[in-house]
Amino acid sequence: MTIESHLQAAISNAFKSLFDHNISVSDVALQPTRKDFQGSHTFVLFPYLKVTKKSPEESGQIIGEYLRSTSDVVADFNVVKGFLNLVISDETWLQILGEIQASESFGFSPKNGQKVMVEYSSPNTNKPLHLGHLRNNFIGYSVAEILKANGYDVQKVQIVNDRGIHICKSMVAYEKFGNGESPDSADIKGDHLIGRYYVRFDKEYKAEIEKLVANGMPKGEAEKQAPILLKAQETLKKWEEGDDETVALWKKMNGWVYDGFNATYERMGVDFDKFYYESDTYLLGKDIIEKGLESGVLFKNDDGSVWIDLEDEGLDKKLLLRSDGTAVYMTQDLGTADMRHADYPFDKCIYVVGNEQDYHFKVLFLILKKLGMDYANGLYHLSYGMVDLPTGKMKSREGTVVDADDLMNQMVSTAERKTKELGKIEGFSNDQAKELYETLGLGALKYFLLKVDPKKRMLFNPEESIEFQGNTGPFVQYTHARIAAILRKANNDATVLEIKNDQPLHHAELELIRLLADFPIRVKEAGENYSPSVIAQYVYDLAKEYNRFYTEVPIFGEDKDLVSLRVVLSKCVAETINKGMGLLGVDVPERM
RNA sequence: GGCCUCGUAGUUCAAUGGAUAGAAUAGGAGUUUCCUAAACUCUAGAUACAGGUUCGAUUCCUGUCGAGGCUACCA
Repeated sequence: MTIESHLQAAISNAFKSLFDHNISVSDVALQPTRKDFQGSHTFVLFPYLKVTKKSPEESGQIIGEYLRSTSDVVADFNVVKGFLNLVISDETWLQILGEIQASESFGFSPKNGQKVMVEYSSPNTNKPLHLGHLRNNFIGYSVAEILKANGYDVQKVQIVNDRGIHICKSMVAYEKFGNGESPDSADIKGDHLIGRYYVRFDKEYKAEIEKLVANGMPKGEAEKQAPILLKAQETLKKWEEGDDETVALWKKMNGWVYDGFNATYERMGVDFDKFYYESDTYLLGKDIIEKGLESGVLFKNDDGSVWIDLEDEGLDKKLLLRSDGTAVYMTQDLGTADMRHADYPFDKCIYVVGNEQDYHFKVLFLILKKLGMDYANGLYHLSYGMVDLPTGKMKSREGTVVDADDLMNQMVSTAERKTKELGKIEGFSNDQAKELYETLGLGALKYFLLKVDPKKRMLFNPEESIEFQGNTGPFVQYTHARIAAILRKANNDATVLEIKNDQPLHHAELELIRLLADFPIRVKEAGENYSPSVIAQYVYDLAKEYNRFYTEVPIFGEDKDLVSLRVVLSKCVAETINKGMGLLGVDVPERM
């Protein structure tokens, strides 16, 4: 039983016996006590003054007295204005610490039998991953891990955008300028190689337009008539017809890209249980449209195109099938949702996709609901904001896109430089040192991108992101390494909790234990708010408090019981940091 | 034009409707005979504006201003 649930029950009882008033246990709202006041949990009295029919101070006194005399958990209390601050007994704190110490799965929930599908990443196969993908991938991965920790069965999936005109553009440019080049022969990652040809296409396309315009063609016309574009469109058509040569080239080039992506994913530490490909799904959804027409949810225009009217919902009309009968993006997403639910009958499905698609998903979910799909209420768009640069938005045309691989390299080499400057790697082998730089560089990057509320757009300053002080990944990692050192020196000989109950706890210790007691991971489900930033803030608070504790309290050479308490506390903090960072996909080193 | 997000210290971020709006960085002043100083302590500094609801508003509502996104028979 947690402290919180105990207090909730006790307060509910207090209202019953003192005021003959029923408050359901879960309605008792507690909040952490502000630092300046004594206590750890605070009960706000204002909402209940009508029940108590007394002043806030008086109500607090009465309830506080009742709790102190009837509950073993509450040792003391004070009332400040309308706030009842509760002081938890040392015995309770020690018991909590004992439970944390004894429990392998502390903070994690047992299986709840629910299935969640998390879709994230979902790149195009015509260029390498960039900074925006990093935010997407880290959020998607963390959310999946947090859900697992909360007892869900999770399947991580992505849908690869492996077809379409943009892919054909790279293909055309490669055929024209490639000379049989391959990632091996060019000594470059496959995704970067293809990205080059995509850029090359654009360059050529622009040159051709210019030429046509110079010859007197209007600009709009030239943009449609440029030979290389026509060639790309032809390639798309051939691909759709299943032309052997075209499909073979498409397969070869996409294969290179996948090799490149896989290397990047592996370095990022993210993974997937299943890949979906648009080349398999782009024709899906038409049967759903049929059903929608039959049931009258959708309607057909005179020209044969199919629409849904969402004006009742404050939205507009949306096209679902072109007049020539071909599918659009929305059609495909309808079909994909259906297929996925058949593959993996999820209770919830979370789409980690940028907020520029808010409208799309709003409409998608609404359509599925209107079509009566039973899973539609479990769909959720985890919308995240763009990553801005100090120079403004990332724009591929202006070459201001930050490449994911380049950025990771830069982070790791900065970690290396700073570590060497500080002379921190004495006694490390080469391999160990390299591993450390990797852990630090990527830890800094992941933490930096995850600590911000996903829904907000954020600013990424390449220089400031490689920061090792303050609210950063390396700060937390460093704390973990220091704790590990203490435990090594203590030879783990104090693994059993041996604390005398009459030994009053130090303020810093209490603060740490309070944080530990809060550890159980909770997904905020009320507002469907899946937030790695909460975990990040949590482990940072814990690490910061530990560092304060560390300077305030000399650990060794004192009373033996206190030594063991502090070692146990250190172990618990270390483990909690480990688990918390694990949920974010950030490693914590034993030494650094 | 319509719809959706977002406006908090110089800067980057916090704050289930609750107390004196927290951190971090940058600025100023300190701390190391001892367990990892990538640390710690002190100091100064902010809710875009105007109304409303409430015992109480950064949070909810309305309007103004500002930033971004969406508004394709593209994906």
